[in-house]
Amino acid sequence: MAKEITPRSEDYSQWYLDIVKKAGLSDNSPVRGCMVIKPHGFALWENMRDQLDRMFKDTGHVNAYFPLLIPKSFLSKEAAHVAGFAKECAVVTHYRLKNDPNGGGVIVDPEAKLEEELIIRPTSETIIWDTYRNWIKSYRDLPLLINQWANVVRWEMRTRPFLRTTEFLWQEGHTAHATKEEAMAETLQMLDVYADFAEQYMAMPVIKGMKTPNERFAGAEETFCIEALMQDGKALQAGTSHFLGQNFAKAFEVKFLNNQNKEEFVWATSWGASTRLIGGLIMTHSDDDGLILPPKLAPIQIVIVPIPKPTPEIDAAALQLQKNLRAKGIRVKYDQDDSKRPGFKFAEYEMIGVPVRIGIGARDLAEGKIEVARRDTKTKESIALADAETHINDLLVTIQTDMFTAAKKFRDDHITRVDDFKTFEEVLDTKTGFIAAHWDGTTETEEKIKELTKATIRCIPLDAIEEQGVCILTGKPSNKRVLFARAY
RNA sequence: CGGGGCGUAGCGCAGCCCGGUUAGCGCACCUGGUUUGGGACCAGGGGGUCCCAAGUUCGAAUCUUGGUGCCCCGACCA
Repeated sequence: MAKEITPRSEDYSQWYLDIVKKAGLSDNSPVRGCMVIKPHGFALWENMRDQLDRMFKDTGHVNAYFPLLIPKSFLSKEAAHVAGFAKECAVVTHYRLKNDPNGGGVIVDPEAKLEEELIIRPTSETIIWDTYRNWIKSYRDLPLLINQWANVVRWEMRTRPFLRTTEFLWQEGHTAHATKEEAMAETLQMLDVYADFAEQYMAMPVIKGMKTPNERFAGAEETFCIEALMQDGKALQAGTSHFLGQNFAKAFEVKFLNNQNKEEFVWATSWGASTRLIGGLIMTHSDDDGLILPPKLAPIQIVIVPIPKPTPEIDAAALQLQKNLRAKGIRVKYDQDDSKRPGFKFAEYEMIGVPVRIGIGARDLAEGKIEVARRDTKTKESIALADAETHINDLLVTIQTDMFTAAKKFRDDHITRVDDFKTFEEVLDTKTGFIAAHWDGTTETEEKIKELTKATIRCIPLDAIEEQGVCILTGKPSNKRVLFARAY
């Protein structure tokens, strides 16, 4: 581990790349900007995915699956949507290869050109709404509450593991409603689901807000988001929920008969969260010694390390403890590898972020004791083996809470109210974090501030209070503060 | 697409400026031994088209030219 690189150092970016690699989360792919998610990283994603999935089902949604390939013409049916995504689409033009007649390898068979090119989905609104046209005829078919777990491809210029990759895994919910009010309620409900997930499971505090028109999803009438703050003071958009109005229904002619026998266009929402959340998790909690994972999501919650190496007595105690903890639904690993010494294992499990380590040694065991070490605080204590089950159970809850509290304190300490442009620039460069400031509401001003400072309006917080003020750039009147930050 | 940097063992790197034994170091790997409460130690061993091509030279990892691949920073974005 590169000790010289700290989460708050100039080289935060290098630290991040380092930790992703050393904690065994991902590996480079031979294809530009794509990533291999290694077993530990994927186990983490599965835990996140499973929990989100439960929360979606608890709010009445079901899963389905739609095609990876989308006819090019579908994309252009909604004007704003195509404008937003056209420049980052991977396109399939042919369906066959053949041996190169000039020797060597294989070439694209020019005879096998597709009549209509297909794009690899960058998001699925178009193909799903094209399908919904056939599924929705009557108000009795509504609401239609569907989620899809899938991979998408966006040909971004610059990539970074988890935070921005060419291909990424995500879920995208696509719902159809009879009324505007119901669709808006759904949009906000899913925003709450994301916020709850981030805070209660990832221990990552977030701010719920609305995007400015400039930052809206391509094709949405209103975009809501949760914004988190990373340890280097940059913001991360961690999930979005869009109110799509009737835009897609009109583009794909999805109409239904209401109970008055009148034809109407349906109202839509879409919402998504991706493997980017893994990046957010890393950058919210980890330290110089590696990853720190919240107990609720950690693939391994408890590791038991025999000290200095397994013996029949230690094995017996450890396996019994493992069994008891597993019976309580705790994910436990007893590391019986006798080719590695304890110090090596300690460092290794700290690197991959296991929340609690239990050390069982012959000396301690003779006194009926074990050593319990916390990853988040790096503290150790000796407890009676007999109390282990209850203690560990409580400890996992404590760690989960403490991690959230610590992250929230950092976040709250990095929200600064600023009333003039000079201070705005200073805070951005020195203290970093979110800046709550007045803005005149125009896209021109937003763009100008971005150009001058690289800071963008992350969101207009839903809980922003009415307050008279003047825009930090133009001095024009404003009635609430918005949150600015430099962002990933 | 601009601006930097780097291609030498599985990984991380030194050597290059100033050409010259058999190309070296750390980690990892294999063998044997001693160890074992915070990343063990000793001894031995295996592993290389020095990114590719052409050129200069008695001689090129090293110099020249041309390719090529990757990484970082910026513009784009979840």
